[in-house]
Amino acid sequence: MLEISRIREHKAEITEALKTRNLNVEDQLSSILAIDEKWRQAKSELDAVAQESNKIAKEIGQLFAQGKQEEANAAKAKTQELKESEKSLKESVSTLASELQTALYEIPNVPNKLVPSGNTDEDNQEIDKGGTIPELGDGAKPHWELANDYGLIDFELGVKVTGAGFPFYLGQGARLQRALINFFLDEARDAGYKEVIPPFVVNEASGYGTGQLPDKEGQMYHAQEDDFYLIPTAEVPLTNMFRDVIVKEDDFPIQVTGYTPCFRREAGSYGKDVRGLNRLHQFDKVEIVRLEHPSKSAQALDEMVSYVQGIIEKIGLPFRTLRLCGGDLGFTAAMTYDFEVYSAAQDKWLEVSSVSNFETFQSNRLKLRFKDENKKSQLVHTLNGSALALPRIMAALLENNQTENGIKIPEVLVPYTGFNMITK
RNA sequence: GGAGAAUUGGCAGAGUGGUCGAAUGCGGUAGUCUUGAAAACUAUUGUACCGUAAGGUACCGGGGGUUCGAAUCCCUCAUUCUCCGCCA
Repeated sequence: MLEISRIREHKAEITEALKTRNLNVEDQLSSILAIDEKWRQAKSELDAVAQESNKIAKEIGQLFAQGKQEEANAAKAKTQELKESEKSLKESVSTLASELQTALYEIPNVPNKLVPSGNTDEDNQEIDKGGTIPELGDGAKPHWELANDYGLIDFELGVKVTGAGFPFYLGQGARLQRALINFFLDEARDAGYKEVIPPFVVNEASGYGTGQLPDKEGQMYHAQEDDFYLIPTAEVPLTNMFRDVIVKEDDFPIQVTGYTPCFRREAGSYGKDVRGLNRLHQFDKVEIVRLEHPSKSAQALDEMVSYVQGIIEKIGLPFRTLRLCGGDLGFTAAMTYDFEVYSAAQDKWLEVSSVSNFETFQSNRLKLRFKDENKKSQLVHTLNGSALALPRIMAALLENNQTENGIKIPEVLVPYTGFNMITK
């Protein structure tokens, strides 16, 4: 959520910047400012009335203390009118405040200046690439066939027990999955992230805190009985750890990492996009979250990008790094880099990581602040990234490393898997 | 799941209808004293919003209510503790 003060002061710049998202928010911002103006007006009136009635209440108290019953009762009568206007002002203040809030929720984050304009993923900028795309022979199989042939993943069993998109990982498949989780967590820890195992289910306030609510309500599984949401990403609990917190400036950078399963309803997805491991309702991911001083967040984003690139290189997958264009940029992000790995048998680039700087967009909702050198509260910059999402890594590993004799495990993972080849 | 008790400022802990944004202690900050430190003493020390400012408003777990007036009374939700039940 954008800060209202920022809209008051920089309406033109915000309007201009949001054009990279192909949005013209000028009218929306004008109406927000109009509501804001009305709200402030009503708030001042309410405060004045409250002041008056506080004053009279105190006087009545004194009159009673002095035993002047009649005068006190006379004063009481005077308050009748005040009470009524106080009540109606209170109502309009809270109505206006929630109108303002609702309107603010509809404005996405202001893109960073580096974000290219554009409509679709076609317009994303490739800023880096690496690794070698393997030449697979004619008999090369997509990962869902390999998973079946080697008994690594059972999709049908998942359908029986739960539903589509909830696969079982079996034997060496399960061990490879666990190896990847441990490898990613160890790497993150070595890079200075504190390891956390968060709850996998969160309350409504947390959903709002990181911005999944209200925009993506339908994308989360909701346990109605207790009004809990299954997390779509570890970002939610890992960032909400810091909701309503005032951190110390000296503590920057604050870095946490966690492995969690992620649950997504993926309403509206279909066809070959959801084939095999490409898109699941439950998948594993290691997430990194960083809190930074506003002056350092740009550099922090770069560091996180090179960190993610580093681990992709270690497991030897061909990748490309994209800077998302305005049209593809998530609602809450000011800037995002996506990493895609090449899954050779599918002949497809698969997104395995998304690293973003949210600047103050999340911290404003979260009330996550720090005290600056003048002891004033300022909003913290929040960043996060996948490091990494497992299923598509698994898909690319299986496809790219298939040989006639089995599937080769990258060397860095062997200490974690305990085997260097997946065999029948 | 049932019964009971509790939830107050960074922490501990008073306060049961009126000069309470809240005693007191600890902690923090600044100063005095000291070669320096400790101790002692003095002062100061919550957050947010409105306002150029003066100042004002709100907040005593969350929400709602009673009242001229609520930390204090009522309802409701959450959390913690104790006992019972169940359980990996």
